[in-house]
Amino acid sequence: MKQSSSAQSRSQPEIAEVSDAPLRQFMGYHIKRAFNVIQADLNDVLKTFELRMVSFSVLVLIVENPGIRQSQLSSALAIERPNLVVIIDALEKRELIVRDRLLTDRRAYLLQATMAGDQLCEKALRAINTHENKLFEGIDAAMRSTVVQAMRTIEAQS
Amino acid sequence: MKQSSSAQSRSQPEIAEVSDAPLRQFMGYHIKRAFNVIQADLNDVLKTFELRMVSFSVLVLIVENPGIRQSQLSSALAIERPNLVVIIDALEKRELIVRDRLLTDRRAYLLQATMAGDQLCEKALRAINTHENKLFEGIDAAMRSTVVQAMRTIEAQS
DNA sequence: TCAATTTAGTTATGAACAATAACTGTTATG
DNA sequence: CATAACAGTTATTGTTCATAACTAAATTGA
Repeated sequence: MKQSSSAQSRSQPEIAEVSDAPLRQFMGYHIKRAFNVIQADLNDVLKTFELRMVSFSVLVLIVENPGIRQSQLSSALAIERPNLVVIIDALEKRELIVRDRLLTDRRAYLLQATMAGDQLCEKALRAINTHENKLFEGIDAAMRSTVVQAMRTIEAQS
Repeated sequence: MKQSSSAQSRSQPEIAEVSDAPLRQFMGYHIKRAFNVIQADLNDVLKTFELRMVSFSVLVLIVENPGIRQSQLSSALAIERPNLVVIIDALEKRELIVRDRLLTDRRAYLLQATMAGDQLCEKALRAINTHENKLFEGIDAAMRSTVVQAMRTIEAQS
């Protein structure tokens, strides 16, 4: 009783295998662990293009949505505006994108990819596709679509 | 052709709805967005217990694995040892866990939860369970088990 | 036996990332 | 026209994550 703060001082059994069973009951835990693996793989691929997850996402959205505003980008990707500025700056400095003044609202910029940005985006998309296919090769099409459906359901809960 | 860096300077069409279609092809993107929602919900629940995701995970593993070492914890949860120290310090200061010297190896500590730690862990586990059930109520049991199976497959790829 | 190496935990520190307040310039409102 | 709202920026802070270097203890092996 008294020695509860140093229980098992006689036997002191060591843990051979660490159990995370109580966390495994949570789908969120499984998702987090899987996402860690995905993210590591993704960052590895993107390093080739000198991009990180966020800057890649930003580039893709600019390529896909020519003329998008920074404020639209920040809300679409849930990046705070101030933090987006430095990302945009870096992409602009690398001449992957340009800021064009919007003539009808001189506060805003329209973002567009340059030809180089377009090409880099294309290459990165293909490379990621290849890596995702490898990473997910043990998961058949039916499962993948179930996973996507579940993720969309969760995402819609916010 | 020539004006590609300031294309559409006449019309400047605005983007009404931002499309993230090219990212939606990646399962990783769906998983990330879903996980953001899960994490926000989780942190909200854990705030009640003055815990964050990592400190909660650490507490659970100590409760489940009495006598676990810090090095085992850090590798189980992929937390760098130096960063784990401050987490352990905080839990110890709150008297949720104790550090006991391992008699046969005086370098190591055996970590154990106190009664208060045990109880807090129990409460937190129940609260999270409740919230997860709510968050995932649109996902039936079959889908959930498919998701978990897919996540484990991905996790195993590392 | 004992010097060299390894291990567990710690300290200090810096880099990367995220969040907030406050500013400039511009547009919208009443 | 004065006031408020908005887009983007700057400055700054806090949080999170990673690395190097340290202390103390245990292990290795000549």
